[in-house]
Amino acid sequence: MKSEGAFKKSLITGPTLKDVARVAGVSPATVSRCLNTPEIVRPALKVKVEAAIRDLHYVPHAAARSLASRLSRMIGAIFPSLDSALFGGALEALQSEVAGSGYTLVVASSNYSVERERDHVRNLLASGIDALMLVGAERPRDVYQLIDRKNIPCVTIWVSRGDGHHPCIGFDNEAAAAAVTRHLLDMGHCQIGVIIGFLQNNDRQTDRLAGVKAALAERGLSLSDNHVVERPFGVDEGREAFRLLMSSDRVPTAVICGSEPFAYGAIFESQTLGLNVPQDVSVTGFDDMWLASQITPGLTTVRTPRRQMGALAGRYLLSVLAGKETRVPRPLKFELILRGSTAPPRRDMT
Amino acid sequence: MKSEGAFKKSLITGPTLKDVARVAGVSPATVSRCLNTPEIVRPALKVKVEAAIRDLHYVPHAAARSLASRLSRMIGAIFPSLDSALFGGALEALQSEVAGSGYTLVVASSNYSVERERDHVRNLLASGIDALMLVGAERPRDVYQLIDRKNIPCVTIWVSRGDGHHPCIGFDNEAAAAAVTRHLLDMGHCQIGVIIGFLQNNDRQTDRLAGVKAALAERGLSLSDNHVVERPFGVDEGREAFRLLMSSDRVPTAVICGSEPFAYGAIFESQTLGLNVPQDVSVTGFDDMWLASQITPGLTTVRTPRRQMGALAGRYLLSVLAGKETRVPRPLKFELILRGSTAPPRRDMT
DNA sequence: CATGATACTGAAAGCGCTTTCAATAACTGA
DNA sequence: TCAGTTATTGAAAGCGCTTTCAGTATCATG
Repeated sequence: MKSEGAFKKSLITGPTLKDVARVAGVSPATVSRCLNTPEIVRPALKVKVEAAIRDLHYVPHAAARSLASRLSRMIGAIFPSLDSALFGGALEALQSEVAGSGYTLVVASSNYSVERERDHVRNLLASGIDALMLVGAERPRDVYQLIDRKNIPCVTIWVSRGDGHHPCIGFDNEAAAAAVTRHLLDMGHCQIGVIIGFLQNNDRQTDRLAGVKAALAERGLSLSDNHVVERPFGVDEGREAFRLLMSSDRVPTAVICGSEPFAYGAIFESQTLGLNVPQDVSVTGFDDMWLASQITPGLTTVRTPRRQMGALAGRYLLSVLAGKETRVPRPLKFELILRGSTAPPRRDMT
Repeated sequence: MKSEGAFKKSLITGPTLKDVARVAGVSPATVSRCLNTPEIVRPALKVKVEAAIRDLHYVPHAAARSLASRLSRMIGAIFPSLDSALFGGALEALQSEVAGSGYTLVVASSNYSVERERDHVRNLLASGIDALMLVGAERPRDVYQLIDRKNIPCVTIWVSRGDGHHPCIGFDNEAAAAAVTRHLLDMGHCQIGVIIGFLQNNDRQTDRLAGVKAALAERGLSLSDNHVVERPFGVDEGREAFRLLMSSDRVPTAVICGSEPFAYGAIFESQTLGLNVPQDVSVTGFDDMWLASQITPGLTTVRTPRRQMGALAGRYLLSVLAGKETRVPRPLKFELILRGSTAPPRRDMT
């Protein structure tokens, strides 16, 4: 910490790379190399530079680096929502993965709105992100065009069929829903109700509904329109949808929920209605969030690899950014978790 | 699905401000002014420039802007956790507030670890954030020094007493806990157990415990050590802590939880133990998350202004960044929500 | 109509870093 | 020992934008 005049500008901005170079007695280029490719700097110099960096509390100026190197070292991620716990694990995992590697994670939430998502994509691209993560693969073509024009790696999660152009890291929503449905069919249910989120622009929900229909079709069954209730995500919406289903002309003996809050709502509402789960009606969830195992009865549901998707998406993007040949992992496994909320239908109802 | 390291240096950089200037027939300076201070550009020119921007699909280069203007237009936020729903609402609100104003939100999660928080602060500062939001005010002095050295606005949320140097936007945790405690005392409880999160480096939990003790002290009561169980946050931890409390020598007639998952755990565990809430034991939560009103019995708890804290923190920081004289709002209101999980103690236990 | 004030505009100098490119230093084998 | 390599280093040219500064056009006055 010598000559004061040297930092007259630095008093506000902090020391620059040039200052470090002067203190260490080397050229700015060498300092830069110590930061970026330390292996090509002679150890003797490296030590001096590192000492100078420490002494000066030097912190590289990210914007300047970014401008000079054409790399922002930022990765963007847009989630449909941040205030349910649904995507929290994935976000947390993604963030750990990314933070460990000198990249910075920029997060946005689209509130399940295509328009807001598009805005965020635009903003993130403008702020120079080097890579992008999105949830789900189905979205207007122009959003993908924005991304492609920038030519940055982009990965979609939560689905296993991508849009054909961008890699995806997720599980097979259709197969998972089909597995749940088969479980119910195997128990003898044949009147099945479905509570599902809005299908438009949501391939996860769309695929899940398709999975239910496919499994039913395998047994020659089908889903009547009034047994499918489409609602915004939420527990109260689940309650209301459940009430609706239980008052339809052919009362279902089992209710499949495309999202777990619906299932919680259904189970809570069954108590209000004086119905017994699973004796009077079976209920299934989707995701196996923490409440599923705590609630009474325990919720039969599908455990989805939420953290894993976040972690792998991060690892994938970092790997591509590092210039490594990278392949997307095959679809991730889900797991059918059987608990007390499902049972064979009562005799008199079959 | 191309990878092959093509992204390493794909210089399809898009049009620059210079290009826009050429197309519009003006100088680069004018284009820049159209972007930053449009009010000082003659309308005739502005129209030409805007047309050129549209035609070329011009997107300003954030890093270059940032380098030249010394403003990154990024705001950092570090939450203790992202995978519970606790901070989700605040994050969501903060993010909306920030996104609407041309700023970008950079999010990190510290996992309730001081060290991880320090690392993130360092990283965020290095990436040039213009402002910072933190949860809680209590942290090692050196972390604040890092921030102050950069001289950027920094706000803490979730608490009402700051560290004295940085503004805080939150509610009075101590008063809230005291309110809960008084509610129980008023009902006649005098053996009270507490399940609380780790106190070290967590002023929210510390204040809440202090609030309980203060309210007890008002009535000349005190909390015996074995009636305070300190655990990591979580439902299962709540179950275990509850079991412990209910097997202590003087069984509490009411259990105050410093975090809502503890309370859920307590209520679930009471069912396992064959205890009746609230007849055998009252339970209170803290936060009023969605499950509090759905569970049976409904959870008596404190409703905390979570989204509001996020929104106000965002608004505050933006306002300071805009150079406006800004005052921090006074402590926010919490609300005691009475539901079925609390009742007077049974006669034979008083 | 001259005059100073006012409103815009463009030229040019960086912002702090990376990255050629040429130069030097340090080796190698003959 | 010397040419031929190879490993390091420093000088200098930007990266794309903002911003000062000086200049020109416009305008309201006397």
